Amino acid sequence: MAHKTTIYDIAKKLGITAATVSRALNDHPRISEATKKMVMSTAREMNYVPNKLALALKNGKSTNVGVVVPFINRHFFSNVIRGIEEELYPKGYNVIICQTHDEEQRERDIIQNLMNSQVEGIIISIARTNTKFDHLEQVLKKGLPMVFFDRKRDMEGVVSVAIDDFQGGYDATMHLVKQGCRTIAHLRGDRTLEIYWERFKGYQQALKDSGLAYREELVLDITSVEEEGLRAAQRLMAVENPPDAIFSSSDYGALGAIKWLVQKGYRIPDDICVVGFSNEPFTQIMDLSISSVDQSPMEMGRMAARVFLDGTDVTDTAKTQKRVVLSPTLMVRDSSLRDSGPVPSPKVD
Amino acid sequence: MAHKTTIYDIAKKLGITAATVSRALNDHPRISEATKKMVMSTAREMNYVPNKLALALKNGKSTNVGVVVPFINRHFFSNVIRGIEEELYPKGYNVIICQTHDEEQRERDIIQNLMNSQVEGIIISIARTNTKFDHLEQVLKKGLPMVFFDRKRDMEGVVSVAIDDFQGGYDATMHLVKQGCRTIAHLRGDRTLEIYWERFKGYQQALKDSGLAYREELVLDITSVEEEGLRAAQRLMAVENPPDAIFSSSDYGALGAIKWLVQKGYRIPDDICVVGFSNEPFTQIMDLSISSVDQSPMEMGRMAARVFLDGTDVTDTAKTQKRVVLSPTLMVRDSSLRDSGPVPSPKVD
DNA sequence: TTGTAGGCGTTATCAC
DNA sequence: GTGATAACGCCTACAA
Repeated sequence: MAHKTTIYDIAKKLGITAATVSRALNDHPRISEATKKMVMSTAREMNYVPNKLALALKNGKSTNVGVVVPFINRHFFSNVIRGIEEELYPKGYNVIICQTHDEEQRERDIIQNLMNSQVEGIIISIARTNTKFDHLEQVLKKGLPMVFFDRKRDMEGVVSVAIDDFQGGYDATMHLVKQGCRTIAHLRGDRTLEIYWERFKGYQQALKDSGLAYREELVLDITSVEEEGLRAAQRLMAVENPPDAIFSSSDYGALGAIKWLVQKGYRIPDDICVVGFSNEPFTQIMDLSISSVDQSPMEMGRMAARVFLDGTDVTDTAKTQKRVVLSPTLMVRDSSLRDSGPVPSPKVD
Repeated sequence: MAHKTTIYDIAKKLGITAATVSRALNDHPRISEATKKMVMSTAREMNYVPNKLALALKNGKSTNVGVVVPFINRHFFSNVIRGIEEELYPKGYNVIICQTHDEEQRERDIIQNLMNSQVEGIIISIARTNTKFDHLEQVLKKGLPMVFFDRKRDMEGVVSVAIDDFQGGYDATMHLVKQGCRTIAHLRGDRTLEIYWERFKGYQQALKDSGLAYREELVLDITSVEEEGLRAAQRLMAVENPPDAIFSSSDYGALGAIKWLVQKGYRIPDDICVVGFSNEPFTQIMDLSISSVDQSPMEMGRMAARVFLDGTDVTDTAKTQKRVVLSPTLMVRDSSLRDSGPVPSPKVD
């Protein structure tokens, strides 16, 4: 694996100085066209490749940005990453991705490693298990721009990008009300996570605004898996005065619920309407397609990247806004769309 | 954003030399425990973060690996990336991801950029539109290790990792034969891509081995979208002597076909069996779950990473094997599993 | 046990 | 227009 050619090699071959070569390569104004041509062509000949590392060391800037997520292969995160990459690549940045596996220790290691790597910034959805946050404070202390998305946290000098989960919960519930549902249950996600709590609050508010009673026994805590949605549906329908609609904080929960309901002979959406959350691909593919709240993950990624770029562009002034809130979009589908008249506001695909 | 502390800063504060600090930090054997402790603690105090860039420049190694895919957010690719990341991270490598959007020019730019960035290697699934490959030759000329996965190409000194598509096509078809199907159609993917061609050849071979006739009119070319599968099914069932099974080279094709068939009143799998390819998440979620060939993308990613690691470990000797072939796994589900007796070999989930 | 000096590949600042 | 030199942060012979 031969020696990598440097500007010195080119200089030597041409009987000039490395400095001149450097200038020629960078199209410096006061370099003769002749030498420029020479340098360019021999550079190509010798398979010259500029060394970004050297440049980075010199400038103290690496042109790398760290992106940290729990798992890369989740639909939501892979789309966010795509958005980030597509926004950053044209600006000359490379994206380094890391997975925390939702483990705090791993997140700490990763942050440390990214700082070592001299990334220009960190875009992160924090791990759910986090109890302490000093590693993130560290980042700020170093003057490294940081952006949160999805799993955010209030922190001085960090902009967060997320959808309005409250709004999502509110819209979903309101939609159910408009479909004529009067007894709406909720499958709630992990209460300690802000996003789930907000969805729940949105649900409550919608009930209130509609003059519907909030009944505790209609709110069940589940994790985001089919099996739990299934059991939850079973429990709900055994309640006295059972629900005629279910708003699930996750699509998998909705899926499980629907499967159980269908199997038991309930007609959807006539007997009972169901709405999920996240707009997972499968929701629109099902024979009975599932209504769901879209989080526009790619757009979220783009936005997070833009926030980062703005932060670096700006000449250190205006601390801009503290959080960017994206609006969720309710996708109305079979599982909650009753024939009785058209639905005006929400999107139907 | 204060000045980043270097070993010089630590040295000055302690009245010693940067060299000593460096050695202390690296736990050099002949450094007094006393100074080690001193250095360590003041390093922490001063929020010292070692600069990987400087190290990289010095050693000529960046500890970064480039991963290049068409789109990050495809189920298959995001899983491969996860596999790669999880194998490489513990070894101290960072993963830089780039998307080609399946465009040749973009791939060229990316490769160039990764070489500039002094990555230690490149793991890539090449763009489908590629007509020339000199940019990839360039990589090798630089002595940079490269590994292909999925979309491979024969090239001196490059190991490729992929599943045995021929086997996948063969297994799927054979399974259909065992279900009693006698007239098996095939929805073929882009013929210019090796993977699809191989699946097709496997299909042909299985027919041959089963003594079934190969009929050209039962092979339709489609792209991997629901709509095309739908139209294909329609055309196939209009043929004289229509098929009693369809092996689709993609899950979306299978999905479209199934939807059309169901709508037209065909019973699946009784009247007609369907098998897809890729094991997309939705295939097992459907009410009528879809049989499909699993490509174990995460395993593929891990394997590609391991191949890269082996290549760097080895002291430049043994050019090991030229390609790693992973076995596909047929997931038998509702869409092709007839009641008539148990199926021995393939996996049922 | 610790200090000195040179170099990794570039570019920026002076000179000429 | 081009050459020499220093500097980015770190490591590592070679000295002491």
